[in-house]
Amino acid sequence: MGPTASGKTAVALELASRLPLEIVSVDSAQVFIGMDIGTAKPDRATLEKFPHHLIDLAPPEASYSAARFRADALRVMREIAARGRIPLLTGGTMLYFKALREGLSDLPQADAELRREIDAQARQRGWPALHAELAALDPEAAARLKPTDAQRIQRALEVVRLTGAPLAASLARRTEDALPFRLIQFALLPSDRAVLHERIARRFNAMLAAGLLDEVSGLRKKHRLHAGLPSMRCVGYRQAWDFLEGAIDRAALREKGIAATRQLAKRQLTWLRGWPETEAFDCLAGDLAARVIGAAMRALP
RNA sequence: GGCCAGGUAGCUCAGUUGGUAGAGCAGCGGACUGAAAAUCCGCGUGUCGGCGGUUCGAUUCCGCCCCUGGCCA
Repeated sequence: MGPTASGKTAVALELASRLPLEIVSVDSAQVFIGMDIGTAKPDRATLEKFPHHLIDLAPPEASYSAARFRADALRVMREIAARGRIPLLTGGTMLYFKALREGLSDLPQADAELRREIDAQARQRGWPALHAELAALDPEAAARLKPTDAQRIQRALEVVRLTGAPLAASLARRTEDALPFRLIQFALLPSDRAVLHERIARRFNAMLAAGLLDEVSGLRKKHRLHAGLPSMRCVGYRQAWDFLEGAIDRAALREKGIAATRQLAKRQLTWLRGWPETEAFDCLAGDLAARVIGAAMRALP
């Protein structure tokens, strides 16, 4: 686990070349087919040598979810174990790690039709009005949510309407209990945030140089996309979209893309700070891969 | 060298008809159950370029100086 640009992929590849591991991506953006440059997906040659599970699962007009990740991850982890190998989960999507580690409640899955309806109402009346509506249906759920938190208000209304019961009732039901695997958790953390920020800026510029804008305009030609899709809200893709629409200039594209990536790293670090039972490594110090491999060797049977 | 426009938060700038200043962006902290690279919440003291003058009081008015940009020589 680690924030974006902390060097997770390089360490994972080193580990996989020395131990009987198979890499499982834990990344909500790398699941999208054709989104390669902006998600820092490993290149073809690398993927051939070190196959990654759970990348390229969905076209960019589709959506993926934490629940699907949990199911998919458990399936491939069992398959890997059956081959006598060890799954190496690598990524920075902390909700996915959490869903895997702690399980999810028995909630209905997203209902595209209902969400469209709720969105339409929100456009007319505003999210605070829908928050008030939720308060009438489910005061407890509404109390936990800010009237401005569009996404969670929508989800709560969706669950309440689909189940006909308060959200808490559904949350109380857990799907599966114990994870049938022993987790050994490593976190790559920067000792100096400014250095990570510098690295992020360089990497974003490199992505632009590598053709991020071409990638996005190609996707726009090939698929029916819009700015509201999860794929097009990804860091870098959102800003590339705005640039291609003429909403921002090149300097703003660069500035906003870098800023958004930094904000992402910050949110990931917030998760990681309180993450339980984790051994942390300074991702800016030398010999990172060697140190993680050493720790892995000691931890594995 | 002369004229003009500037010098205010990390950056871009607003503002104070004289009562020691605030936006956007950046940065920082936090929340988080099927969109999570998402969604949302909170955090603003800085010799107001320097030195003098006027004034009860100057970042604001005046003088000189320094710096930046433009135009003219």
